[in-house]
Amino acid sequence: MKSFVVEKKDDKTLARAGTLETVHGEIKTPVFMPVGTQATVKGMMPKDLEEIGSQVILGNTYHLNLRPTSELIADLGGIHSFMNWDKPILTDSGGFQVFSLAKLRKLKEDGVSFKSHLDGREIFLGPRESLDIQRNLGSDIAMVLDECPPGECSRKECSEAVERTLRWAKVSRDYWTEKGLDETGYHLFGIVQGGAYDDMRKYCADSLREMDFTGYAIGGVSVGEPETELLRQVEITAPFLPEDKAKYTMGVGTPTQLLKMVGYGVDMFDCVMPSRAARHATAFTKKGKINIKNERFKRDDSPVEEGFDNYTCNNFSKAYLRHLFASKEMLGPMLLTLHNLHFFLNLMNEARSHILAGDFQEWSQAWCEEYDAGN
RNA sequence: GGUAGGAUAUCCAAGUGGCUAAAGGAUGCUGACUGUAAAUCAGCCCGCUCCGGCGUUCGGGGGUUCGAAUCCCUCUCCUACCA
Repeated sequence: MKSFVVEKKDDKTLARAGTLETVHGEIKTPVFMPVGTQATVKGMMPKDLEEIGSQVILGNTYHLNLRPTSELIADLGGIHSFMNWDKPILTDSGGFQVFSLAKLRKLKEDGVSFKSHLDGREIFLGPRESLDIQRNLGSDIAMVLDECPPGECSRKECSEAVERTLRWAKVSRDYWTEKGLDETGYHLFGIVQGGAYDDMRKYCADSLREMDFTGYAIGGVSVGEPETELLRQVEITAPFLPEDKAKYTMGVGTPTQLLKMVGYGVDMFDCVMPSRAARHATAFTKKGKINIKNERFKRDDSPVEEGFDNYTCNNFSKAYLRHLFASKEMLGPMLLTLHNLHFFLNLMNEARSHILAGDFQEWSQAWCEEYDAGN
């Protein structure tokens, strides 16, 4: 049984429409996955996530193991029932925290030791530990522990990160089999590192392919490099990955970046941008992003996006949202998170429709032009 | 009528001779946010500005001093207590 099926390939670009099968249901790609680090997509109720069309959400190994711990979640029946989300969940391995919590961790041969950002206690996370945690959680798609180096790292540093990532990938892959998890429907994705060094990206991708993962991620992007470089790295890396497996760019991006990456053949994306930006009063629209707190919206009785079918746009004006943010009312971030996530989810749905209809390239170019014109 | 305290920028509020266009908040305006240590962070917020500065401020008026938001006199208004 194939876990990932490419339904249609675009003629003019590398875009594809596909289906990824998981234990908790199918995921239609291209797909945007809202980030729910601590077993909650901040400000969103699961029923709202469903209503706006979320097919799969993220959780995080590092955070959930610190609190409430993966053992507790396992005892309570797993993350799906714990957080009342019965669709697929992808968990990150803690690899990104190697980058984002660089000041609090020590890299070792067989893993990373973190000084907990909550209470300072030492926590060791190796590839096996990370997988144990992700299995305790009951994640549908587990990610291998990787080392995500910063954007401006030297060739030597980058090479070390790639080698370590590959060692850990091998340990993870073997452990997966050892645990009897092949052919269970649960996924284990490998992660390509290599920074700005194309040959290392290729070497890393080739090595991972030999290990035979059920999906492949492009990691180590949006870690300080300029946007053009980010896109270039994804563009050159995606073709190194097997065509019959899901391709996932981790942690990006903006609406236009998403469309470009779909054109490079990437199927899956996650990013905190729509949810975080929403909490900080930024709303995404077809004509670019806007700051809902701007004075120009004071008397604006139109919705964030005219004709957009979601609870926020169907019922509330920009003037009201502006008031909520000005008053620091929690409903503001909630309503805007719902809209922004819907915007990103909908964008990927539209991309899928246009791939299936055969006019993806024309449509996505026009879409980006309209969006960029407003920024 | 008496006594005491007070009046600082849009608001609250520090400052009691030069380092003060004046701390700190708040409000207001603007910007950032990319596998979430982020409901966070940054800038501007007296006027003008070619952003390097220039000009006018600390209830009103007068004075002391090289120099005053800061000291003295006086007036106005607030607050508390006493008659």
